[in-house]
Amino acid sequence: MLEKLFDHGKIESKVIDKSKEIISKTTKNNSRKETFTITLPPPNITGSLHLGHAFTSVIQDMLLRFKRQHGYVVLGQPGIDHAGIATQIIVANQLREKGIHWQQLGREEFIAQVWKWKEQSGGTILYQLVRLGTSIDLDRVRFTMDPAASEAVAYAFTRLYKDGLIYRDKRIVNWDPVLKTAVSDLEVSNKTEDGKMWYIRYPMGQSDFITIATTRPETLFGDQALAVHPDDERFKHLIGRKVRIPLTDRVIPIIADEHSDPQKGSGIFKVTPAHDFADFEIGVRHNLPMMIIMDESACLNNEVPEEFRGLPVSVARAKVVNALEEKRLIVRIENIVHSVPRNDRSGAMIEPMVTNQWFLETKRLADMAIKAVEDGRIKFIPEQWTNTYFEWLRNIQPWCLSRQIWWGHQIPVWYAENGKMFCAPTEEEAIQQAAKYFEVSKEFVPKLTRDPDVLDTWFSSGLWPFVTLGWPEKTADLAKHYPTDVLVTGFDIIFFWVSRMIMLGLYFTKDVPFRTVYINPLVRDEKGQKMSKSKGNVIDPLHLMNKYGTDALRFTLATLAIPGRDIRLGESLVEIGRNFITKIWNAAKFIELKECFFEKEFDIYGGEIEAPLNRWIVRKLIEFKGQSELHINEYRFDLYAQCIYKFLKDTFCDIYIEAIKSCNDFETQRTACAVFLEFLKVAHPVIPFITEFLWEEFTRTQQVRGMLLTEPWADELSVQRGTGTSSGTDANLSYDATSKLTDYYIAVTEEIRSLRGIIGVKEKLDLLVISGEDDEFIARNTHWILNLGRLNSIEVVDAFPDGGIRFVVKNQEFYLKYSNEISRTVFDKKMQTLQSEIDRLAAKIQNEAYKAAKPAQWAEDVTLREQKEVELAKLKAVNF
RNA sequence: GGUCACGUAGCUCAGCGGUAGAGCACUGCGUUCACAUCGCAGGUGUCACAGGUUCGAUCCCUGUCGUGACCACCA
Repeated sequence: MLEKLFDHGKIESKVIDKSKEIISKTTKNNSRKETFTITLPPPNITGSLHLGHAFTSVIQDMLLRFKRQHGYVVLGQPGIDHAGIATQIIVANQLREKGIHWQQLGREEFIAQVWKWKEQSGGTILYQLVRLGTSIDLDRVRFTMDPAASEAVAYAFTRLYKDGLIYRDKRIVNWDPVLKTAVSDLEVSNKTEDGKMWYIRYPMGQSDFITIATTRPETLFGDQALAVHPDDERFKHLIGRKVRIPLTDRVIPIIADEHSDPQKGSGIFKVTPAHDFADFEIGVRHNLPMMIIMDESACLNNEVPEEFRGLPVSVARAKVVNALEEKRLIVRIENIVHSVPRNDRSGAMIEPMVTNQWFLETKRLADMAIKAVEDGRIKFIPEQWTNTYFEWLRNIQPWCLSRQIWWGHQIPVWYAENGKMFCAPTEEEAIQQAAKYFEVSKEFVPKLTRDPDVLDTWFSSGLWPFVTLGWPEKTADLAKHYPTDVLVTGFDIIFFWVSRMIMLGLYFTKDVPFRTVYINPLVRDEKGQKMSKSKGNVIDPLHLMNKYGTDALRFTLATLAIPGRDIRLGESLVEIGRNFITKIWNAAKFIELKECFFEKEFDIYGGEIEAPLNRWIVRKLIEFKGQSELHINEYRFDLYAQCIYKFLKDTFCDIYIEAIKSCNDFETQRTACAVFLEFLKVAHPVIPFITEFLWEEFTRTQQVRGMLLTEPWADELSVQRGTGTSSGTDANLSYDATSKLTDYYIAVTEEIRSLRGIIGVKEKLDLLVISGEDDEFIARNTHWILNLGRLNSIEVVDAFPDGGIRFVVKNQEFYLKYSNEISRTVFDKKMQTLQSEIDRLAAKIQNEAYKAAKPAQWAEDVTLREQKEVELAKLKAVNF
């Protein structure tokens, strides 16, 4: 006996335990050729499950389960990411709470601490994903820092270096003076803040001044030029003259550069090549010196006058402004709002600074990546994201690969004392290279020092789809599962990750890393705010799973998976999901109560079912299956979920179950159960727990069945067709005259119910039908028509008596016995609606152009109008 | 400044060349033996605005307004 309520807490872990082995078996199973592979975006080891993960995982899992049920060799490749900077920050903070500064520990000990912490927390998030039902193979979990991955990263770096794509260069980068590392421009956000604009006079000649505007007066010590626009008539005469930097004796030229905007500031601006991105470019164009005036903590260095040395930027700024004011070199100060770059992770103010870093030349890789999407080898869903992707790749900058932190893949480059670099996947090989270079045997190679920098986390992530399959070895897995099929992720990492995987994938494997990129919507809170810890509006998926059940959460997320739109999720939506799960439970209880057992010999698709109602529900089932398949294949998980909802509630419960309440025959019992089990199959990808549980409950006695997890959807019909898909339009096999009549009489009962509602009848009524072609059908199907129409009896007569309620469905008239006075307004309203419909149709039909353009549709409209006119005429004829 | 979305019932959102749908909310009825985490019935709309294409536009095109996101810039 099923319990009164579905207790998700009781069964979820059991289902997970039972599934484990099968999930990994289907991956290893070699009997089938077609594979379906998803590389899961590896969550950070620092992370715990949030709704974004949950959403992405559910979408991936629906695909995995769907494909697994369809016989593919399915691999959901799990992994976790070492998340360089993010993790280093967290562990450093933990150490600080113990009163230890991470740098005191020394590199080796610090890394040991991180590993320790990784062992503690690394598994949590995967466990949470499994709780969410994600059918990943836990035997195959990979970590971006595990030995094989590290080797692959070193190999990849070395190859790119050899091919001349990786180089070391002094370029301007975003420098985080707190973490003391370069960071990617993708990790820097511009935040709007209040600031000031200082108009400063630069002395020119004996008594002249040039006024420039700046928000960063303290950088003037690094100035190498003032710039005006070459076409700016006001200042043309100044080009080539020299000015003196205030507070110093340094003299710099006035140059002409297109970058200068005559409208902005004073029309003249200072050029500080080592500390501003635009100025850096100008500096390169005009071959200006790159004078670095700060140290790694953004304190002014020895290049500046003594009194300013060692001061942090903000202090130096005030002091410079003071000094300038004393010398009356400040013309005016404006309060402005401007944007200031900050590191997303640390919150630190970013200093653009010229430093020595490793770069990857990306132009060629970007071109390859653009082409792969242009020619359709990779498809974005929704397609609009290709624009974002293209735009970024077309304006791509060299990728700064190096980070001055400790946690990550150390750059595989060793230096000799004379500065000679040896890039090799291992130290051993670097020594060999050095031996060759120095023309000595290995033992006599002078001491080599490894580059202390580590690689940007996204470098290893960029190799992930093939590294997880064993690359650079030519493994069987790689041959079998690569390219992978679908990548599911959020739009926020198209630049960080998606494009890098495509670039590096094409470069190293000569093939795309995946064929489809499904960009899932961003989860926001009920008010449309981005969820974030600082706002305190984060909803914990574990809380939702505990309270409403994992299936409820999954179903709700699926209904919200609308392409191209952010979703707003509040608890109330999950409640709706839970209610639907309860509905399924209750349907199951009815099936059980009705003693509808499953029997494997009973074939609902075989065409042997006789009762019209049973044939009808099977036809609906086939349509439902076809629709569901279609929606999943088109990544419309929202429509797929809707389909499930509608079929179960509107079709199966509201009509079929209601109708069969009076049936206790063998065929109906078997059909009801079989159809319900078929429904469970189709719903399984989105709600795996309740479906698996009920599947077992109903098939237990038959022994032969395995888990629903691997139960194929394919039925006789689709097997016959050889397509594996059953589409709704092709379901004629059980759609015949009887089914049409069934549809019709269901419509009649709906009309009766509607009338009952409007009039407010409580008791059951008696229906009269004029004798005709349907007499036999009515006789055979009276039982369920009575149920659905809330009727007492149906009587076939030759003519209707006076009074009562008459109504028309299509061309046929019906009569309900009813002696009380009824309000005519109900019928007036019906007649009005009919009349306006007829008028509209009439206008359409008269349209000759319409008739010519769409003759079939036009003919349908003609028929429809005739029907409506009959209905109206009959209503008019009723005497009240 | 550039790009891309979005504007449909009170709310959240589907739909998309033949004048509209769901869920929630709301109203009425109902505890008839699957279901009150419920059932039955019901109402609800200048489909942001203005032009254009079309026999016909909520749907396609252009523009306007509004909202949001991303990128760039910010002397």
